[in-house]
Amino acid sequence: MIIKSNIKRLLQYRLCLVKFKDLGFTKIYSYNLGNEAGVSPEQVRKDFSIYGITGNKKAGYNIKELLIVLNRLFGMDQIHNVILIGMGNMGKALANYNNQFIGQNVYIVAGFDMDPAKQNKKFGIPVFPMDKLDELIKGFEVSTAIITVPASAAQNVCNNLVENGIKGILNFAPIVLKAPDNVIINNINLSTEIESILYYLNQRKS
Amino acid sequence: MIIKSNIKRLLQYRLCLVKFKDLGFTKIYSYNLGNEAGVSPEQVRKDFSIYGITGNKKAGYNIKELLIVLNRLFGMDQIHNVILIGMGNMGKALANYNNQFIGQNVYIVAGFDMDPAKQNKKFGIPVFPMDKLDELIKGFEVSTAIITVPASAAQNVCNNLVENGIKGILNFAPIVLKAPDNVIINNINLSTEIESILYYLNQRKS
DNA sequence: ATTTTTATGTTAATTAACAAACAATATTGC
DNA sequence: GCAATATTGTTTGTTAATTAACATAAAAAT
Repeated sequence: MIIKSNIKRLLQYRLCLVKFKDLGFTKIYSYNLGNEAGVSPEQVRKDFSIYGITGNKKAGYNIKELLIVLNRLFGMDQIHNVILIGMGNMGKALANYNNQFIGQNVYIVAGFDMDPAKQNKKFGIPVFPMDKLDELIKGFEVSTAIITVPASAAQNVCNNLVENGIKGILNFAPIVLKAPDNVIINNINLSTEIESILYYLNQRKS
Repeated sequence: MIIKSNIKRLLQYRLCLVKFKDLGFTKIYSYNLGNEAGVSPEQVRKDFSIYGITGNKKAGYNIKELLIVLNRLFGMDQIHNVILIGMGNMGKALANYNNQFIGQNVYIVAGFDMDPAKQNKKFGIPVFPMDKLDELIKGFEVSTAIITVPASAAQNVCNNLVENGIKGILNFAPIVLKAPDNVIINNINLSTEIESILYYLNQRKS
């Protein structure tokens, strides 16, 4: 049974572990990790337990070993090529981040945009017209795409990606995409993220 | 009782309602709204029920009225000024989005960056040095901030914001910020969003 | 006017997530 | 070598969230 929040926490633990490792630590306790990740030590142990990840009684967890296990769990021991559809503000920002923040062993290998004016190499990655999708997905063995086109274009782009074999989508367009069940879609909606904060602040006042 | 996922869904419904309204519809059923927002009609009715939002038996919900109620619930009937800390890739992208996507009646009124080279008006918003935080938060009556600085700087920035009265934070830095309970923090972690997709794809193979 | 239909709204049931408690065991100290 | 301690890992309990079911009522149809 896959628990979505569990996966997110494991990834957060991984980031914390990297940080502790860089600080020179070799082992860590559930208490420290929980504190850094903002959850209870019990939650940390439970999360590891679900994936059969074990530590040592009274000696905590070995950071280096834990990172190897987590990297393997998330397939980070292999390179993943992803593509980016839509070279607007967000698309350009992500293209510039490349290698640095996009993800462990994750590389944006190509961008796509309808606008011929954007089809050049000014953004750190090569940018192609939409009709090259098929060719490049196959050529780079891409299975994941990032959608940063306007809401009005997103569903068409999504359909196009799915037809060409994309199985995972990170969607920044503020609509709920429809796709077959075997396609994984993660949504990031900037406006609802900021608006939900406003809700809580608004409640305070009344 | 505030349910976080409930709030997110209501905001998504709101986006769908705007879309339907723009298409010329005046009323809508829970079935249509659920379909558009990717949830069951029962969930839609339940979500509305929690906030005492009612429709009409056999006649569904009046889109215009519903939007008024939702806008008021989220405080969107007033203007909200927000500030942006960190004018890197993501900061610049958000600054350019301004008015268009940041949120209903939400405006980025100022950006901040340590780097003097970035303290100019090239990004669509005025950019200031960090020591102007206090003055501008008060001047613009800002209660919400967006953090787009590197992870290593994020906690310090957060502390600084909290000291100056910020009550809501949208954090793009890949760390879990520590702040008093009365400060609302929403996290967007780009790398874990993409990495969690890799997890599901990785599982498929084995 | 009466029946049928259809969509809401609420209650009940199920499922999932979280929190806490406790048992097990390795290490340390005496 | 034995007791005390500290930390894991699992079990149990509790809370929250989703799903499903059903009662209600308005509208439409006959």
